[in-house]
Amino acid sequence: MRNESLKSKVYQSLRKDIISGEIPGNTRVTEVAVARSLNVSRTPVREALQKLAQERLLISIPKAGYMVEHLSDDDIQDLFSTRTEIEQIAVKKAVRFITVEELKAMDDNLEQTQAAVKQGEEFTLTDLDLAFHSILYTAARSRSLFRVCKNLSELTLKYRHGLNQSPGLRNQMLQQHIEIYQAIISKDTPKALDAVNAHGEKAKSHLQTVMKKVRSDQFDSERF
Amino acid sequence: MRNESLKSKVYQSLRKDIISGEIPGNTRVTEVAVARSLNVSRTPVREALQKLAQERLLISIPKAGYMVEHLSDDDIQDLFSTRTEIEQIAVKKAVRFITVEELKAMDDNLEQTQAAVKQGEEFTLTDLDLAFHSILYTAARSRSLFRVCKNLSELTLKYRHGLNQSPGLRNQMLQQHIEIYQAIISKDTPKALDAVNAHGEKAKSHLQTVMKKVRSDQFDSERF
DNA sequence: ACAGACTCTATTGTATACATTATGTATAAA
DNA sequence: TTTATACATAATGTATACAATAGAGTCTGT
Repeated sequence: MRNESLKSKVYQSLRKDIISGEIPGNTRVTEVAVARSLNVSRTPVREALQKLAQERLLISIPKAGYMVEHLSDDDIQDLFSTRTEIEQIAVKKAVRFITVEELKAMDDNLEQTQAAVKQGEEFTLTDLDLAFHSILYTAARSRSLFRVCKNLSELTLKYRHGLNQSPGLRNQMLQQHIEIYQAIISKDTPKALDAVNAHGEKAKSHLQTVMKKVRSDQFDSERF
Repeated sequence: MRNESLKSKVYQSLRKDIISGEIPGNTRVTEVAVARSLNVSRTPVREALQKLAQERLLISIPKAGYMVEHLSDDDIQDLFSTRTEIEQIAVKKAVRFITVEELKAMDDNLEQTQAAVKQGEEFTLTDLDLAFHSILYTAARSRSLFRVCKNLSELTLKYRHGLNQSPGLRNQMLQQHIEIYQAIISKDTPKALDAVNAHGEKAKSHLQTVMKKVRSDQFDSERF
């Protein structure tokens, strides 16, 4: 970390705050404000902001600064759908091309996940989830597809808070990963497709209920 | 254009030169060199280079500058495959959701393409091709999928020179677009999938012969 | 002749000053 | 009261000076 550029540090810091929701959607972000708060000059901040904008975590308003992206409920659902659809392409390839090392890595990941589920380590679980899918993307043996999948996967990060909250959901995620793993290891493409689809659909439906809840809470608080 | 930032101008200029092959792959690019050649300061150049690097047209070598990306033959094939596979997802959706306006736009595009094919306007043809696919992406009614498709489409740009060279190929492209259009308008999803796939496969196989030819030419020239 | 350290140079990284522009506000004219 | 103009302000856009660093080449001591 010590050998990292300021630009990179600023980028990491902002990215973390945006993804975690610490900086809420539609917040305005200016170069000087960030520069002051992190005690660096505008230059590295500028470059970090531009990078975040290109990743769509920020929206650039020409000649007027940046705003934290905030997707509509529909766009969030759309994002998760697209991710699942493209992940199905990846899993098809993974069934054909996965190596024994990668299967082993998945197995290890599932074990770690099981442990984390028991202990309710929400933060670790997100990482393990990312890692599991990443193994799948790698196993597809397609650089361009890997990039696409990785991008989509990271974009969903911001909107999956609380997805690992309840013990029930945690367990469900683990079970679904196991299903995907088993379908791949038994080279059962249709089953693998179904498993990936079920995984995505579950996330979507859960998100939908969460979003509805948030809306009604907002409504309640606005009434008083 | 007058009301455009220098950063944007530098970006456009470099992008054009890289995509057209005027700056060949593996060429080293430095901030100062570009800044001098375009008579601007390093700042806008820096930002343009970073953007191009994020789009993978340049490769950033930490603390040492940039190089023009040059994909291997395999990676190029992979890129085109992925593009086709994801475009199939888009065409499936397009069959369901396309509007009459979009169908009209496709029809217009095909007419213009026909004219351009007859006159052999290679440059215009590339634009029309991009536009045709872009209509398809829009018709899929999915923002996130649109972005993915658009990105992949732009990445292929660099590697499709000469794809519209011969009259035969030009005509083939037109015919394939017509097939896609007809499949969509008749809501025939399997036919649409086939048409998109055939379109992609054709491009790939043509590229492969071109790449082989280039390699043997290089070999010949190296012998003397 | 070779190893090691030293310096020189080319390049990116960072800070900062100045330029430009968009927006809001206040003031004056209609 | 409304509108237009001008000015103030706050933000990004651009240029430039200085810092840090990696790499090449050179010099020197053994």
